[in-house]
Amino acid sequence: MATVKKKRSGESAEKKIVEAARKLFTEKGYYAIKTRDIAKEAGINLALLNYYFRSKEKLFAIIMKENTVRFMQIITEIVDDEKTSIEKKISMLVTNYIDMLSLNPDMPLFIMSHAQRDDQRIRMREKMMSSFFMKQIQQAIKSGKVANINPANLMMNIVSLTIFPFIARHVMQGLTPKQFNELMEERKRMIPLWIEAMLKVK
Amino acid sequence: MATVKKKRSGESAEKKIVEAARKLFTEKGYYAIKTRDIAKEAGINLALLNYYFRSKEKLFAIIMKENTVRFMQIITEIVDDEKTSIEKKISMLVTNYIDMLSLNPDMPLFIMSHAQRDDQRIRMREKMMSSFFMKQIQQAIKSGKVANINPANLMMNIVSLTIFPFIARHVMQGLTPKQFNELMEERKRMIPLWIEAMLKVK
DNA sequence: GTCTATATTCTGATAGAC
DNA sequence: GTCTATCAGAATATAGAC
Repeated sequence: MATVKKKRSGESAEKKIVEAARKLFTEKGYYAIKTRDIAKEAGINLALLNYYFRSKEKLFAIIMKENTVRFMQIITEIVDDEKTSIEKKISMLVTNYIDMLSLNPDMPLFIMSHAQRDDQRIRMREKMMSSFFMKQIQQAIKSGKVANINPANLMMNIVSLTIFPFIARHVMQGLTPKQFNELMEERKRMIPLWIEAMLKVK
Repeated sequence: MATVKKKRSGESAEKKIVEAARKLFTEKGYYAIKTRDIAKEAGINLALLNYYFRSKEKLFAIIMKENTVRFMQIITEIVDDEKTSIEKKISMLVTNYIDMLSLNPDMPLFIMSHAQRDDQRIRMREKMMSSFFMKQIQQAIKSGKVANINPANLMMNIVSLTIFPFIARHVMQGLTPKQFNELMEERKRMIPLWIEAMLKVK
């Protein structure tokens, strides 16, 4: 038996720690979570956390990086494609975000809450505003195909309608998780249509 | 000189503490702020904070209450009025929120971040869904004046378009505060028009 | 009411045995 | 690699002088 890896009952300790950290940091944020919480959740000893990651700060940086990459990747993969139509891109942005966030519902609030203290700041606006997607929009405005909307506001609208519900989940009490999912499924269909309607407003 | 109050250079100590706590908690959240930070910001001694408020938790509860009341008040004052039209209500919600949040830009992220741990939970959804405003909408749908939109989604859209930009401020880097304000001024005008357009989408 | 000093608990991190 | 035990500093809260 040469390169056999690990036993059952859960991966390497290192991986278990990262998983626990991802879960807890993303749920509650950097300051609310103590290293002891992570160790307990991971089912390992507190000392081991420092053995592998040296400090809470460094472990957090890993999770922050993971989350921002996953969060930005959706935009990155879509907006700069030169062969996709405006309508298709909007529809893809909405669908891909809602699908991803349904699996990671705490991610947006995590991102927004930690954007200040983050080193390699997230560049959502920059990414979208300098994209080929924005060129397409400006072209469509010039040719009169859509109304003269401020591109920054268009971008803000797509993102707001898609992401905000996940951020506001906890103040939207009364919705069961099932109802919330149904609502988001409906929004996947409707948001592109609503955006389209906006693009006709003078 | 009978009921003369206090000296210049800043109110009572109690008030100064509350003001410092409001500023810091709202900006950075419960866990990120230490009682020492508040004492320092208020320009008073640490012991005095406990003398007046007994614990960090109790002081925080006051700020939480203040913020949620101010946040909900806008909705409360508008949606149940029986003499105001749908269009006017939407316009008032948008304008009043943007005006208030321009003065308290950190409030929405504070509310969303602390909604979980809050005792007397915020009831945004409940308030809006059971309001006279919703009756008006349902009436308008029935009479065919607007498309058959899911009322929960309509409410989500109004709130998303209005509030999300304040939450995402820090990931929307590159905007100066001045540019941000201009953007929000434009949104005050446009959001009601965009909502109106949505309400025609089948 | 306001302060200084201090008690107490919490928390991040390390030393050292296995 | 993993654990137990422990340290050092931070953070909340209180005692007691003024």
